[in-house]
Amino acid sequence: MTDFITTKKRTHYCGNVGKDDIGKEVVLMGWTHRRRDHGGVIFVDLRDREGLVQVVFNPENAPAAHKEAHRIRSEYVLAVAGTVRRRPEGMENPDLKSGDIEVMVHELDILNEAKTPPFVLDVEADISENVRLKYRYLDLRRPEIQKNLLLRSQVAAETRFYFRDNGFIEVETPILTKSTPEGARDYLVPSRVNQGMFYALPQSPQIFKQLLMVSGFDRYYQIAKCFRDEDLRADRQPEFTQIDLEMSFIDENDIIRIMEGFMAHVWKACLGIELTVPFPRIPYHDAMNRYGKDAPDVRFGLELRDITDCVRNSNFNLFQEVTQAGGMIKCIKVEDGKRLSRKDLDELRDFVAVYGAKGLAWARVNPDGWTSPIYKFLKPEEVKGIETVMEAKEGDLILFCADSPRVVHDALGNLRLHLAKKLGLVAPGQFAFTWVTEFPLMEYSESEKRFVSTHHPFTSPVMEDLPYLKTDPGKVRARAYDLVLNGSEIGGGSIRIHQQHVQAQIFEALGLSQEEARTKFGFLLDALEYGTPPHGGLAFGFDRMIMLMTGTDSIRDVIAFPKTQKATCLLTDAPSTVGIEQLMELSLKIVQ
RNA sequence: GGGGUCGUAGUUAAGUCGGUUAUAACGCCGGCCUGUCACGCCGGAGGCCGUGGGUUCGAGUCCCAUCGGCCCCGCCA
Repeated sequence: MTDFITTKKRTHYCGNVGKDDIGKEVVLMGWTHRRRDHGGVIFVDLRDREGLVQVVFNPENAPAAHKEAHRIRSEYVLAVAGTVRRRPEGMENPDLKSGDIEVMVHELDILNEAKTPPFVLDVEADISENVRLKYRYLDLRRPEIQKNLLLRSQVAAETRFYFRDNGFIEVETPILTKSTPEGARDYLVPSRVNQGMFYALPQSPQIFKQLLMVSGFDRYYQIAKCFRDEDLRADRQPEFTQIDLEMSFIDENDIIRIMEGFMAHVWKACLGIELTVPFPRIPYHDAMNRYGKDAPDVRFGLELRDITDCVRNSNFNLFQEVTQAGGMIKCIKVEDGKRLSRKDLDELRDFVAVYGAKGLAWARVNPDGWTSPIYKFLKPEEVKGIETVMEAKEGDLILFCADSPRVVHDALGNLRLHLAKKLGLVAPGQFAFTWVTEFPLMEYSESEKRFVSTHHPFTSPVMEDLPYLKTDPGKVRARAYDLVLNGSEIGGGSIRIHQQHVQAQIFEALGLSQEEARTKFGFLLDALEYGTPPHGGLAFGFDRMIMLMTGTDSIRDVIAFPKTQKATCLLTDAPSTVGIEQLMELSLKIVQ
């Protein structure tokens, strides 16, 4: 009995035994999903990564195995040898893939016992996340998480096939690298050999992939781990995975075409879905104006419309103040507005307050005027003007936000998504891809009192906009593009600067002195002078892509061992303190 | 850094206005049961009410602090 596993080899995965195997002798190994002891016959649902199969212990057929089967408990690890047979008439289980058959066991080996798990694995119960993460190895046994990680593996494999077939070379770039103070906080790693000095973990392989273009690899890709020491969100982890790529001697359209092919390939191969390419493109400014976001969800309407011009000379104080201060008034129209009660409107007002909106005016359109707190302040022609812009008809509800463009877009852009969810406007199973183009190259940062790169400082400007660099930097467009899926940015990239003199101008516009530029990116500036081809690329958020493909709303459901919101690991208890010896070796001291 | 929310048996939850022995379901343990599949029936065990302090004759319940999970704002080139 003890050498069962050396004398008999597994013949099938549990989940793959089927009608074709009827009459066959099989050897299965797996976990006890559930045991049903009827006093005589004992049923066990045996589980492995492919699924479940019912195995039967009958006291008459195999007395020894049946006797041993009394010991079996949840999650015990079993090896069984038996015969596949069709289930007796009327005993089929249509809910089970293998429900037409069962395995009559004649030999059982309990390979290992198991403590009672802290939560049941077979019911879709809402187990609290701290328990799930502490026992992540058990949580990962649950079929739905296994399914997510299986898809993740398939997408990674198809990614490699696609890029290989399109002439890309996979190159690994360093994990221990140089701190780049622009952008997100770095994770730092102290150097023992070089006391007092630190490596940084990469936020992305950006500079290395550009250097690989200088080296002439022409087409590079990598499935790369990246690290950012910033606060977490439902869709953000401190370490995450990017599909990173770069190409030489190309322009925007070449990259977009290759990427559309990539998406189409992955969706077809992994989900069996034919995507329609090319994807629609929308300029950044249109996206902001119509959706309030640079990553528009185009699966539903509720678009923002600007009514500032209708009320520019209004007697209504609020509108006057906002327009005079250079702000704007935008609206969203909800058809069949009675779906939203007065209480709902209060809730929506609280919702937009989070984004800095000081209020959310509303109007219900009736045949004889509006029901609205602001109706009495508006002239008839203003009401008419707003109705025309909004294409409002009886029964519609109009929601107003008046503030600076930033606040209006932030508030209404998020309100739009909130309403879509609340009103159930998004049918599941849709995949709406959009390219967002013509991003501004740089934006003014109030906190830093200077212009900062919208993407990163190596993004090429649109050459005809270059003269604005000195006069009106915010007006310069970037040769950058984001790929948006269902309102989530899943990829972003650009054509890079390949000429040293252009790069120098950009650094200057960003307020970076020549010395600073040299210290931070000197090696890149040097490289640009040794024959850099025109090049560009893109990086996909791999985890987010899998989230959207699986339909989960937590990134933790597509990562095997994720961190909590405080960036800790409940399984391993990382991060943790280290001994004084380790600190001394690094000549580090904890101050605090 | 800030806002919100949750924390009661192994798990998921209930617990009224502060009141006597803290409930339920599932799970677990024991018994019975030869066709179930979330098997069934009978019985049983199981509690630092997150932690610390306070108010009170009395705290799961009220107050303060603190720890932890989740969601959001800031942050994330």
